[in-house]
Amino acid sequence: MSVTIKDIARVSGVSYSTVSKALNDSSLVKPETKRKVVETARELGYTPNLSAKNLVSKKSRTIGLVWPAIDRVALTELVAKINEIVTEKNYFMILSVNSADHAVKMFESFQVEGILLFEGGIENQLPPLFSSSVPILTYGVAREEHPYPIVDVYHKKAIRKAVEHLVSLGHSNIHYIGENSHADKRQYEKWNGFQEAMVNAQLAVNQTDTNGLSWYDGYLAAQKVLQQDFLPTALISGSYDISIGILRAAKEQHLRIPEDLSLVSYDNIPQMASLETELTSVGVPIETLAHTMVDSLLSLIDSKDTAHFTQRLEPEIQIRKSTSPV
Amino acid sequence: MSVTIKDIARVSGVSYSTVSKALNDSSLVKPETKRKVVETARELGYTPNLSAKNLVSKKSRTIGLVWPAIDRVALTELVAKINEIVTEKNYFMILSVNSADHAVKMFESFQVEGILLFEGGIENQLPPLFSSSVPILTYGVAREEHPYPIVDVYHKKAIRKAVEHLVSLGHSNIHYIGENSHADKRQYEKWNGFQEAMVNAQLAVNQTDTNGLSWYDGYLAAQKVLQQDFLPTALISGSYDISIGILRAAKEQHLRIPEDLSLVSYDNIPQMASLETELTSVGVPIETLAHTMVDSLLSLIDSKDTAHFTQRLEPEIQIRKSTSPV
DNA sequence: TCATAAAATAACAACGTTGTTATTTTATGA
DNA sequence: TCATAAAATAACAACGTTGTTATTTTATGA
Repeated sequence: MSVTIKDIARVSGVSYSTVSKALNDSSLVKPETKRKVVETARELGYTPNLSAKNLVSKKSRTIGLVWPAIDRVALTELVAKINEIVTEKNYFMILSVNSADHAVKMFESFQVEGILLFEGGIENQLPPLFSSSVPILTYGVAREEHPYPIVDVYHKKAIRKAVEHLVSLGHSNIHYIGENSHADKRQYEKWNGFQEAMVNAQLAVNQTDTNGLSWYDGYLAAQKVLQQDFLPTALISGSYDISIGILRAAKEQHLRIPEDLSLVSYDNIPQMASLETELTSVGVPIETLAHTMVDSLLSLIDSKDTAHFTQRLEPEIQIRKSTSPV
Repeated sequence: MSVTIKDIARVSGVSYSTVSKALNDSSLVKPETKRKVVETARELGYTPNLSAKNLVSKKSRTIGLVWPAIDRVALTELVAKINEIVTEKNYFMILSVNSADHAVKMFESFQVEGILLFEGGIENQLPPLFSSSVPILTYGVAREEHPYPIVDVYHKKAIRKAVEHLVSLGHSNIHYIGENSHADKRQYEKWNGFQEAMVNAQLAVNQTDTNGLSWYDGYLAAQKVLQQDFLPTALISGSYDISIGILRAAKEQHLRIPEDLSLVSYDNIPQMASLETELTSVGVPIETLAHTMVDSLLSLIDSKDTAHFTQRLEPEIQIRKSTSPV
């Protein structure tokens, strides 16, 4: 059926083991032979059989990414970025949109060398402990009982930075719009982080639950908040998508940003700068995040070091045009 | 390292070939032995090695999906749906967000049995002719020179249905908002289909190019259109995302839908019904589309029938609450 | 020119499965 | 009880690679 190294061997008149070495650019084969073999491989349209390769080398150079929810702009960005980096490092990435356990099982059959797991799908609070020998790195929230190495973006600190920035501009009536979900630890951290930061600044805590993460959820929540008699002077939003909704709601109420209302958005992604109003945002830059995740996973793979470790990435604030003094 | 059938054989005291048969529920092995083997497999936490399986059986039961642009709500929906169906049919699906040629090469190495290719990325008008033996099915626009079997959703007819619906309601000043891209054949078909339908109805053709497919592109285009002196009485939108932008722009101009302005959106997806204003929409229902794509690809795989064929799916109109008589 | 070392190539085993063929065990019935 | 058929199990080859060991070819220098 398809071309194998044996076909190449026959055509170029060497043994298949020499073909294998030639194609892997081994120093054991004469440059001239190498050239000849590579050439006929090209002519015959050879594609290496990864199954055979994996079988013998026990290396697949493939990582799997479990993506339970394929929406949310920021996550989509992150996935694209990760894919880019992984490719750069000469690995393959395959992606599953199935539930975590289904995906992990499938990935194991594919002999992936490592798995990236995004926490916070619908079904599971804690990612189930798979009896897996493949290193799994989660993108989630650090905590005691967590079974896997985590990359945590330190949501609380990000929100704290947002609060501090607004306080430094003289704001005291600050309102948080985001999801208050116990199932999704990442959202929960932001929600809680806001409370802590406000209490710490000795300010009243006001927050509204969006009951979801789409821009429309943000829009509805913002409508409610902005129709109150006593308006906040600043908002903090739980995500890019939610901010989009807030922007629309504000526009409808003829509130100018930042003149009438300051806004700090969670999610440090480039898109923040290309909105109608460029948004001040907090969070770990998506580039940093993607690089850390890939690098950590690859070193987990190399070292076979299963030791449970937690990495907390430092969030940054990007001051743009949506915040101003009261 | 990981558990193989030889380990199971050793523990359960039978030969590994018997283990293989037992795990595949072959009638050649005694029920009792089967039970025993399956049990120890479970105990040892056996995961079959797909690489080995693929190598010997030359079947991977895996299809690859090339997804050049990971945005657009409707496409995201489609991918999720396809994944669901594929899983149902006991296949695996792997996904690549790389460019078509990179992805196809990778998929071939993975020994996928078929590839689904979404046309209309940035780089390529015509999907390149890969010298591939793997069946490739594209989701795109039917045309002469196309090298692969196509599933075409008959965009022109969909837009025509939208026009006819609006005309039947007495509208004559109808404006199309969508992308006019020669690179993306799908968008191009809609754009052109509108012209044809309007000429056919002997009405003036008015359309605005969004220069993009995000909701924000739609928003900006709609703003322009709705700030003219002489407003259209109805709009047709090129996609779900664009419609979202139109809705926002209309709200800002205090135009009520459908009282002041009727709107028909392309993309027949469930989300249309869960918007603030439930949108009348045209297009092939996403369920139909996903089923057709998967079924066609699987039959391509089975029959090894490389014959070039084109399938045009019948678009439907779903009348909801965004259209009314003038 | 010919032994010897070095370089190049070939042969072989192995990875974890499946499917076919060979062997062993069990059931059958006179 | 024992030949024979049927059922169950075991042995083996193969898939397409890689890495190790064995063999062949080429280069070296007295």
